[in-house]
Amino acid sequence: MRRNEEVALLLENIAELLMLKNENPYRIRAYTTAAQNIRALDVDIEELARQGRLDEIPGVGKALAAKIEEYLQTGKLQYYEELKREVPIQAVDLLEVPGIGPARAHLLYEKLGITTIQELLQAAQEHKLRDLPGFGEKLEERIAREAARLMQRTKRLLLGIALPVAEDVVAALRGIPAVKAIDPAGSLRRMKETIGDIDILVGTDDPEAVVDAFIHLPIVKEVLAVGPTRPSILTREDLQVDLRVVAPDEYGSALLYFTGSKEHNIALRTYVQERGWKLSEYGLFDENGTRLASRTEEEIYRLLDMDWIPPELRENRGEIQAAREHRLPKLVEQQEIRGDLHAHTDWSDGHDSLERMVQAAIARGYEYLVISDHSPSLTVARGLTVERLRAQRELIREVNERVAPFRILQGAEVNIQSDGTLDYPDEVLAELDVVIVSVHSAFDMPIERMTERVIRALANPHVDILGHPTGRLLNSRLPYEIDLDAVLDAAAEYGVAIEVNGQPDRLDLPDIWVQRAITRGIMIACTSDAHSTRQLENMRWSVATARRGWAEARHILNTRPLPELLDWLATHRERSRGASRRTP
DNA sequence: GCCGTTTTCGGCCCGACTGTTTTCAGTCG
Ligand SMILES: Nc1nc2c(ncn2[C@H]2C[C@H](O)[C@@H](COP(=O)(O)OP(=O)(O)OP(=O)(O)O)O2)c(=O)[nH]1
Ligand SMILES: [Mg+2]
Ligand SMILES: [Mg+2]
Ligand SMILES: [Zn+2]
Repeated sequence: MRRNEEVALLLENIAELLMLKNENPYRIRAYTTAAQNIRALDVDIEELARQGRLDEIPGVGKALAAKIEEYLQTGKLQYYEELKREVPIQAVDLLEVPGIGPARAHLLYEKLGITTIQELLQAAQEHKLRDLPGFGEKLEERIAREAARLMQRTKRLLLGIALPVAEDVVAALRGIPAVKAIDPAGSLRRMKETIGDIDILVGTDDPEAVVDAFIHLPIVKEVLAVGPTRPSILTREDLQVDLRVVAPDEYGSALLYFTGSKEHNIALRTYVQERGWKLSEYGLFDENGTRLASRTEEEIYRLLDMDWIPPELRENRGEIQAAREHRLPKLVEQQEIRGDLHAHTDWSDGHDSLERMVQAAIARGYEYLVISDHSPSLTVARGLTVERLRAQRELIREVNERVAPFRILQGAEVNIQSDGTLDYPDEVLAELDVVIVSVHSAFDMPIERMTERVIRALANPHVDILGHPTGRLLNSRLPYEIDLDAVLDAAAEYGVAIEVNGQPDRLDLPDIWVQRAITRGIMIACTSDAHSTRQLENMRWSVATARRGWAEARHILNTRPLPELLDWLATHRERSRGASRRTP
């Protein structure tokens, strides 16, 4: 699956260039849907190409199959090269400006040669836009405003930042009598790893009261809009929060619409259309326009002979058909998590003492906690020498006596060295209850070497869990170059579990890879990677990511009670396919 | 550009807002 993402990006780039050409929107959508389907595909696109089966991918027909084949074989696509010569690719930035879509972006670079936000702002300030067909004074002013705003802040928010803010707003408004129902919606409700904007839905018979309360919340720094249906504010942390206000009897259909994703909405509405009915944010309607349902999501899905679809699955990745066939997964829930498998203390780079971490874990209702401080080569994190590691074990033994039946397990987050060896000798690894291995150095190496490096680490028979397998840091560091597909194969072979690290800027393994991992029978370890007691709450983001990967409790290692976890730790390497091939 | 036993051509989700509009294109969620 090495090149699936690459092909998806290629098709998305073409779609953007076609937008700039102001091409037929359906043709553009064909490229973007094909790209999304290829990204989520659970088979290797090169394999499909070799077998001449590319057109079996949904959204890929003769024309796209030929283009993909050319690209995979030659590393280039003639059509794309021509487009790039024809259209200034950097002008795609213009499409980011609210108020500018394909038609206006096309006019801007065609008539005025504008290709950057900077140039756009300048042209607007010099009043060069108002004379373009379809433009005018007001639009020019708006574009100047939006362009200036965009030059400051464009990044998407981390889920772990945005959702708590949204929940504060929700909690504050829930106390108002006029508010009959309220939920975070959009990508927040779907628990997507990053969030474009904070969308909240309210059901009420008294919109004025709700809007009034909303714009007077203590977190409000600035009121951006005060309409009765779509008020909007800026918080003190400069986060924009949009409220959407609807009548209570339309709450379900509005929530369904506003939760999305767009792709889920389109697919669902297309299915409804094929039945001769209609679905919108106002409800589900039959062929006579009679409203069949609108109050709850459950009613709407039920009338479509579907099970209710958890928001995390609403990405048009097969959930609609699964709901129809009543084979949706029973997604893992946070209360099913019985312990944390990855946490740090002040013995390395954590902020809190081991005892405090343990008390916090107990307070969360856990049965066990894996203490996994860093290994010696990570000097910036004060990695533990073998002596300190053994001293920590003594402490754990003592504390365990006091906190029984709660159980502290000693683990370590062991650095995978650049040659794939591990940062503690085997006899030390053998003394640990849990060995997590992860890459923390020498990120910049050829994909083949990085892949071999990690697989070599997994081959070590003491290894239990592979930590943050892509190394990405959302909004700041790309994943390192690695053939994750091969790594998953190795993990499956050796019986190694894979972590879904819950740090808000990691969420690593990413959601679509979780699905690929569990399909291979790999166990998932949901972890907080907490560096303080508070960060044990990161478990929430880990579980959310696992849910987006269609994971059930049985796929998650730490839904097991302590005895079963211990049993797994003792036997998983022996039972693995790779065990027979291991040298003694 | 894709798709289909109602269609191999003509659809492709649906609704709302804005402003430049003289009847609606463009954009957005
Ligand atoms: N039916 C329909 N619904 C849409 C469309 N665009 C957006 N929506 C719905 C589904 C989205 O989840 C919801 C909110 O729109 P957003 O643009 O905020 O998208 P979303 O929150 O999913 O992602 P984001 O993280 O904000 O980029 O509105 C559309 O073209 N058609
Ligand atoms: Mg929004
Ligand atoms: Mg949104
Ligand atoms: Zn860690």
